[in-house]
Amino acid sequence: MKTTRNTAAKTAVLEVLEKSKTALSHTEIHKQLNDLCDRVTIYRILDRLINEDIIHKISNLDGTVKYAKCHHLHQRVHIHNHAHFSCENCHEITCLENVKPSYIMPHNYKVNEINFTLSGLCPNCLNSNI
Amino acid sequence: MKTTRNTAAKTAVLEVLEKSKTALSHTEIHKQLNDLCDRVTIYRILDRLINEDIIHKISNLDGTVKYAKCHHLHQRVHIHNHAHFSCENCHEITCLENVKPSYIMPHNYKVNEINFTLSGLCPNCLNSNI
DNA sequence: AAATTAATGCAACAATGTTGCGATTGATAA
DNA sequence: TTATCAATCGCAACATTGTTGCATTAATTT
Ligand SMILES: [Mn+2]
Ligand SMILES: [Mn+2]
Ligand SMILES: [Zn+2]
Ligand SMILES: [Zn+2]
Repeated sequence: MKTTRNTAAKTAVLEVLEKSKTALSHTEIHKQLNDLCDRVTIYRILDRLINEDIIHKISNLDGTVKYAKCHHLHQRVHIHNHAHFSCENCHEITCLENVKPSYIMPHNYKVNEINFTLSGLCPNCLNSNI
Repeated sequence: MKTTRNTAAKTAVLEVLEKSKTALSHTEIHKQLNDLCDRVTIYRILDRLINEDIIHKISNLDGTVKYAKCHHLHQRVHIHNHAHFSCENCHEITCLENVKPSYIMPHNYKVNEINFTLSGLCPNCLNSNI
């Protein structure tokens, strides 16, 4: 089996995601790293972190893709079943760890993953009544 | 206010979406139209159809964006609050008009739109036990 | 039929993501 | 510590997807 290595770039990417309150896009991460490593390297690191279940990917209605650190403690296998909120004004995407949709599926489907993203106005932008 | 026109291309795009059992990507629509119109025109038509609430856009975890016709009858304003299923094997995306998530949001958010996409194996692919 | 302007085609561009390959480096064993 | 070797990286090249400006075409109204 393939073993995974802790490289400077991987550590840096993870640190950026850890410090961020909102989910970040590839480009945002790249900017924050300030040319510590190549664009392509970041894509590959993100892929690895997802496979290792350390971060998760969030895909937004407008086509944006963002990444956030997982906050579930020590669970080996898990589904990212919480909701995400995407603000139409400030374009920030945040994990709503406590919002989990309930739903009833037809029996003949096998669900492996869910993506539940809500969009509208976040508390910040709602207050500044845009 | 801007009035909207019924053009040959628009009619054709809508027809393709009407006939399809699954949601289609821009590229898939373009191929089916067989150079009836330009790529760019299709993007613009899709935008218009979305504004007119005739079709809706579905964004998948893998970054794919697809479009499907709305099947709600005569509702003026509506939210596309049904789920979509994205098959990891055949990559088809279908509307699950009857699956609607229920969830509880914190009060300080204003939700305008939701995107609820489940992925896994569709009935077809599940049967052919891949 | 003429006028108005929404819609189109085309070219050019931007953003995002992927692939191949030779060079580098982290982890492990000698 | 040093040698080893595969995982990771950098770079260049490419693919896909979506956007914009502008001159031209065509749908709708009068
Ligand atoms: Mn999350
Ligand atoms: Mn649908
Ligand atoms: Zn906001
Ligand atoms: Zn399938």
